[in-house]
Amino acid sequence: MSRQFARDKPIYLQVIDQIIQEIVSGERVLGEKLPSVRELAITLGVNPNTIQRVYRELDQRQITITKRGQGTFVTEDKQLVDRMREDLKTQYIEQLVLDMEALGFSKHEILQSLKEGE
Amino acid sequence: MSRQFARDKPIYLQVIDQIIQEIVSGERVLGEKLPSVRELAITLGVNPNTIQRVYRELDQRQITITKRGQGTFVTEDKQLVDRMREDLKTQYIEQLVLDMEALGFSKHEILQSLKEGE
Amino acid sequence: MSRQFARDKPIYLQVIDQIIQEIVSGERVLGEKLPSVRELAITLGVNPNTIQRVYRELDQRQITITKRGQGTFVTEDKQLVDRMREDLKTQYIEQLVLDMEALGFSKHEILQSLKEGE
Amino acid sequence: MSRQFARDKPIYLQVIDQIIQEIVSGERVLGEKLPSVRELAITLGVNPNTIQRVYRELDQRQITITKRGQGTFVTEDKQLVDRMREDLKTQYIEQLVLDMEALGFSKHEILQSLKEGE
DNA sequence: GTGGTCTAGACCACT
DNA sequence: GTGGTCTAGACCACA
Repeated sequence: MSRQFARDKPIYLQVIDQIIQEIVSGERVLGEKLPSVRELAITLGVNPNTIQRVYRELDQRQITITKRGQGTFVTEDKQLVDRMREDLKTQYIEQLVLDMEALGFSKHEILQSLKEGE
Repeated sequence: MSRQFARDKPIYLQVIDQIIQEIVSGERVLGEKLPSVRELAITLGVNPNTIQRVYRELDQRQITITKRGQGTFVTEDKQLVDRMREDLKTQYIEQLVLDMEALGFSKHEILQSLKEGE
Repeated sequence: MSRQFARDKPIYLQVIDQIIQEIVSGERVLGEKLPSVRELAITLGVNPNTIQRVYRELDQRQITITKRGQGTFVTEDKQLVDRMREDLKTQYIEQLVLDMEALGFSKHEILQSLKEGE
Repeated sequence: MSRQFARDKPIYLQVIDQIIQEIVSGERVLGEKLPSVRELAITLGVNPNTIQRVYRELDQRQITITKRGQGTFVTEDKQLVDRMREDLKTQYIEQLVLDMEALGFSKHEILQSLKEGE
């Protein structure tokens, strides 16, 4: 978990998205302990306050649970994770369709391109 | 052509993408005169320097041609536009596949969702 | 709006509660502009970041709406405010009953004391 | 006597309040021996210094008496306990009335809500 | 060790 | 002017 940051989006949002992606894809399992605030801050080369905010917002969305003095853990709620997975899928695909239609492509053409394998 | 700007991307890039989209989709035809720098700057509520930069970059990519004293015009090169259209299509679709696979979706699932009418 | 802070509760929570109280009681009307971050920070003798957090959390609860470059405004949603008023009432009263019963007072005694006017 | 601690109030104050509550409610009788500092510290999972401070403050308020080598005992002064009970009652109720009036509720509404039983 | 709060101050984007 | 993000670093409470 080390990367460069795109400069056109707040870091804390990028980290949030990244962690959600890791949870949804199964790279991080239910109940797993996430790195400590300080640790992740160092890994990502970012200020601890920024990670603090990441975990706070994830907590607010109930994607993680933070226990004082112990750390931050991935939720145990499988339904929630499944729902996030579906929502992300829908979201990505709707966005693609919108973008492609703005370029004048029909849905049929989209399907065609996908099947052709690129 | 008036819109709100996403807060996390340089404005000039957003305008470039928008103009390309309009050309590729056919909203703007080959050889068409684009708004003047000053005019577009006002329309978009943006600094004229920003639009200068937009046209400069579009010119560099040969998507537009700027004629001193006359204005900026969409290229006459139909092949170029067609190629851009194909490139954008490929690019969007590849990005989708990457994003979806990062979430653990198979290509089959993607096709399924698209067919179901997202 | 100037006060001393109790030391046993985070400042940002105290300010949040205070603003909610002012909205619910009608001291602040729907749609009213709240003081700017910097202004309120000075008034309360607190760091702007602390107020920043206050407004962010109020925004998340949809109690306020923040418009970049303009300021933070009380929601226009009367139903939301009414609901908050009822929730706070219930909450305060339930807490009182719990506290009093822990001290061994009956509900009848509570009512008695209230009527007697202290 | 084991519990979780609210995060926004010094622990020693929470423990003081809890012990007073137990005395006032009659859970602890006049003259009763309280747990030793060490014992209570372990029970509550708290530093012994914290309990030291609790007993010191209770002694100062004459709610307890600490006898060297013997331990800490609840006062024998029934009047004192009765007075505390009344004071706490008054205090709680006055606070409720203040809070509710700050929200714009009339005393009548308070009584109404209480009777309705919530 | 863990997270939680707060300050001071910088830099950016938007109006 | 407005709010939004980020850093550096301090101090506290909890385990």
